[in-house]
Amino acid sequence: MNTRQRIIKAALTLFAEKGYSDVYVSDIASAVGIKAPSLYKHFKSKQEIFESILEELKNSYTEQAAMLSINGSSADADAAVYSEINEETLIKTGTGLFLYFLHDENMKLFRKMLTIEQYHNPELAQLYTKQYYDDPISYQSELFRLLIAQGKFKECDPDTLAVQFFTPIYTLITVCDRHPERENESLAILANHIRQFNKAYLREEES
Amino acid sequence: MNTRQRIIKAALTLFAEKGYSDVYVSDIASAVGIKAPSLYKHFKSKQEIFESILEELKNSYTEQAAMLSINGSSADADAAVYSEINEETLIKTGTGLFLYFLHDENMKLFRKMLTIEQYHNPELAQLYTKQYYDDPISYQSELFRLLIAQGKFKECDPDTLAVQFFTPIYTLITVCDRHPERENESLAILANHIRQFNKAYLREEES
DNA sequence: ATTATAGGCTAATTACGATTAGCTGTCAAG
DNA sequence: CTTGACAGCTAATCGTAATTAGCCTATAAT
Repeated sequence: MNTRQRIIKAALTLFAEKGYSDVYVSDIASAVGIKAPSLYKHFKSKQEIFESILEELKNSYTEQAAMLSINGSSADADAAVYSEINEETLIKTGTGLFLYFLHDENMKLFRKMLTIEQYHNPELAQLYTKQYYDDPISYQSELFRLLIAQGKFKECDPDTLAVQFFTPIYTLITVCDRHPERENESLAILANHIRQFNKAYLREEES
Repeated sequence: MNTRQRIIKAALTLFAEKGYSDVYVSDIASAVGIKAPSLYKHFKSKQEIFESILEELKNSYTEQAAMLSINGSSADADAAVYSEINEETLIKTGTGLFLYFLHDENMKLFRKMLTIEQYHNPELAQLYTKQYYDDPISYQSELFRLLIAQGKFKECDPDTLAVQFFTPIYTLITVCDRHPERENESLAILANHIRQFNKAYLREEES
């Protein structure tokens, strides 16, 4: 990894931990193993480091979202998959996704940084809401819409269903971000949530 | 209101907006209408201002929580009330509570400040989780436990139910904190959520 | 009336953090 | 070889924020 990349990574880690203003250029430098003035060979200011991180993360989010089809585009395909799936598999899938979002280094750091910096500027607030609310909700909503149309789920508003499915998951992730020791407890709640959600909204098979 | 109180209020407003480190003692002073050095007649440091705010807010939270019985202590009494209530009244109550938490000046500022500062020190993380997760969940859970025992709600795990009821509400509040212009949209989603939640879990009356 | 105190002010002081200047060694291209 | 760009360093510089020193006024208690 070249120095520029190492700087970005170190800075992200620090920003996610302490917030922009409490991280000194010299902290970033020493995390990389160089002196503060040398950073300026790679970036023209502290602010530029921050913006580069944002760029970087927006791109990697877009990639990963595409990969995991969190963007609404491929909910059709996914619906086909989910419609054949049973409750326990769903819990496994849900748990897997939960753990991925919770532990993936970039995801975690980005999330923490956005959390801390969300009121710093409106663009960050937008980004936060898009990533952790609008995008997931619209994907889930589309998915539920299809599953309802297929008769797999009970007749009801897919947006509401999406909110009810997703917000507990996201909230549990934020709890674990603050208290990693509560991960097991949270996983148990997650499993219960999915189980109970299915029981409430999944249509009984008539086969 | 005496100067000390005015300082606390001004500082809280600023901290909630920009975070501790980006608020200068002189900002606080000028918001109060005095000069920075004069602050030191009331507090011995910037840090002490922050701590006083925390004290103040913890107390007012405790009071208000007691008033609104967000602490588990009086769920029994509340269950009696809720058990006689119908869906539309429930939506009204839920909406009222939602709007109260969203708009009450102290609640809002405290929430924003804790959001921004939650990773600054472990005490704040604890406090955040307690106020915006553990306390409400345990109250709701107790309430649902009673309602289930009374046969008003379907037989299921009250903790899970509490999570499913509460997390959408809290998430919507945070969305509105970031984007006040989305309040109406959020209120609509809230109403749908409560309606659908009732449909899913409320037991049909056999009368 | 006198005086102590509270609370305000201006002018330091001190510390520290971002950035710039300018030097140096390395190494690849000519 | 030798030259220029790259990436590092040390030593300024510059700006600013927290805090302190020391002075002043009003007012309330003696």
